Amino acid sequence: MRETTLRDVAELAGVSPRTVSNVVNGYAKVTDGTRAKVERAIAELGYRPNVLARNLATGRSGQIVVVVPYLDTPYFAELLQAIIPAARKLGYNVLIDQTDGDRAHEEELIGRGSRRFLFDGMIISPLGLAQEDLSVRDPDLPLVVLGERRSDGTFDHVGIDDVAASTEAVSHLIAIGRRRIAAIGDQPYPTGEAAQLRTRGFRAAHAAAGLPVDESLIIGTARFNRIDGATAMAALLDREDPPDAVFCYSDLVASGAIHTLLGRGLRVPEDVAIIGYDDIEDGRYSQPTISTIQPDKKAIAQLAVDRLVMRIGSGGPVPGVELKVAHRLVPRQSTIGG
Amino acid sequence: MRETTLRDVAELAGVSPRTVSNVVNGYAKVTDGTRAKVERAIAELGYRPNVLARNLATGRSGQIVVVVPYLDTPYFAELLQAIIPAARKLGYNVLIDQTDGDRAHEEELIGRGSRRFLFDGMIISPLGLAQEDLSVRDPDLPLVVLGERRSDGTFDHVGIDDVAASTEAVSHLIAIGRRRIAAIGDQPYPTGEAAQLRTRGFRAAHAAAGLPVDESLIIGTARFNRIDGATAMAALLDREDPPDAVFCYSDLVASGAIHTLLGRGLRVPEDVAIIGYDDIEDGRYSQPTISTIQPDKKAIAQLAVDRLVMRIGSGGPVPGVELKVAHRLVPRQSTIGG
DNA sequence: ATAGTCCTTTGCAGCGCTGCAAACGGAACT
DNA sequence: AGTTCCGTTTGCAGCGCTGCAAAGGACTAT
Repeated sequence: MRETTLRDVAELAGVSPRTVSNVVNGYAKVTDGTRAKVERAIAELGYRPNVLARNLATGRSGQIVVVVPYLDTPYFAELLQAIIPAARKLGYNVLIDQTDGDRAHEEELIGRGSRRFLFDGMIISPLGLAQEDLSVRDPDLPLVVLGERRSDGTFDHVGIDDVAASTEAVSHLIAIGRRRIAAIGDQPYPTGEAAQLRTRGFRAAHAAAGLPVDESLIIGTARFNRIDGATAMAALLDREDPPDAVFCYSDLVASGAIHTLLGRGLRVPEDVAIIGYDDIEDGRYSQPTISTIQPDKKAIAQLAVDRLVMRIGSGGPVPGVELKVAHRLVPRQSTIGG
Repeated sequence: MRETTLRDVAELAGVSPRTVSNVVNGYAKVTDGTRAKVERAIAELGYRPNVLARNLATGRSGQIVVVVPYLDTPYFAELLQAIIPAARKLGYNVLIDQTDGDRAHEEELIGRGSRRFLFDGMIISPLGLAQEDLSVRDPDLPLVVLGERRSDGTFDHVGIDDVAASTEAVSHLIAIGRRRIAAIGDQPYPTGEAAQLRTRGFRAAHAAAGLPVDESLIIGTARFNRIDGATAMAALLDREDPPDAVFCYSDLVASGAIHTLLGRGLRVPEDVAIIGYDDIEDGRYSQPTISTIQPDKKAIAQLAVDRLVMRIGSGGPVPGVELKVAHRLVPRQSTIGG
């Protein structure tokens, strides 16, 4: 049986299809009488508007896409959890894409591919993509970038102040008396900008305390995963002068590092203090609980969606802005014990 | 500037729009000559097909929706991680929806709402929805259900054998010498079917070993979260006869339970052995690592997508089937120490 | 040379909706 | 009674593509 259409409803209600459309969309001035007639007909026929047709007619899809490197990384999962309802509230469906941090995949998404028609705008947390790459994108694509990539003025950027946050994290380690502090998670230019900002904070904290930085204690990792943290920590422990504290560039890295430490019979924080970044739920339950930098994820999500929807609505190009949301240091057992 | 259309390409290539369509879709017999001409024109104009228009014309959206209760629950995040590429490979985009376990929300999604046009089929992991509710759904919606809800014959169901898996988990606890075994995560009918199957396995393992079941050791929880596990474990420890092992209905519950145990200075597994369910990544890195039931998530994802796409393609109703995928017991430190 | 065959290409109509601007009808005013 | 005005309702065209079936062209068989 055929799906009922606007025309069917119009016929039953004795009005024009256009009027039915007006009622359905809550548009314009429709008298109570006609509205009632139409609504009765809609109910009787069980009519539901065909979104596909509407999309074609309006040229908009009512969808936004959120692109993250990995869906099963708790930080991104938690962020998405916040983005979806925020977008829904503004009438947008959320498409999700994961790129596995693959640069080509990210490029394809922001480029002018055929999928472009499926979404009205994009929120992306780039990983493989370097600053330059962002310019190859479809210039008509409303874009909001999360994380650490600076805006080039054509898109918005939402994130926390990574340098300040990292400085706080390391200063905290210094404050509790640690002097040989390592950093796990550094990454080279061009794609590792998030990492570089954190390394900068690492240095800044040392400078502020008048401490020298032992460059050999800055450990690079391919990613921010548990396994990277575990491996890097093992390498640090195999040295003859292991650190007494580690600033990990994500909570997952911290989790991996702790795993290695405890596995070797060392105590956290007594032997080595650990601080992470992101405040994922795991960190609040792991043993010990993980001190961390807590970004305001709800605010990031809300701000990103608001800005994106604004861009979509504006029609033309909108100057890009840098939006910083709040963060705070959350000391837990992995630094202060207890 | 207007987006270039099929017609523009046709004009430039000197063929009919229909032929361009054929080339774009890889359809039919198109001679190499015309194909070349058309492809040159496409490249020159930077043409990309308008998916919205195609959707309207074909009446299909090329999207499937995956509905999970919580996106930030690692189990679901890991499952989605597997579903997205599987669907993409078959030409489908994945829409994601989270319901917060809200029954009304789940009902709305499977009902005949207007969003129906946005997807060709649905994979749902129901939580609030009881068996009966599944019948209120849009009968034309191709549906695959994950988890524990049995098929009523109109949709497919993909999952592991929960009773068998739970039996194995508890038998493992018995095999390592535990006799006072608790269960955390039971839930009442009608929505707690997953939980009930696990409770059934709990009983079956006791029966097989000739052990009595202490009913007071079966603890109900509202959800399968860390906080539920932590709270329930605390209650168990406050009794005068605490258990020497706990079967947790999810790894998150296990994580919470361990958190409580260690917080009270108890040792895992020496004082209390813990086994979880789901094999989320956390469990492989927590301290101690968590013994668990490992469902073959890749297989679940692949099977679910394959069946769904088959259903979508079939046009008519397809008899529902029960599909069981493999699982295995993975003993780790939380039961066998080390 | 002519008819028949087969395969490529085409034209038409329409998917169901909305943008636009015109038509309509009633109320208010002269 | 006639005109103007204003707000509701309507008609038309078209978003860009595909399904269908027929047209066209090349080639083979008689």
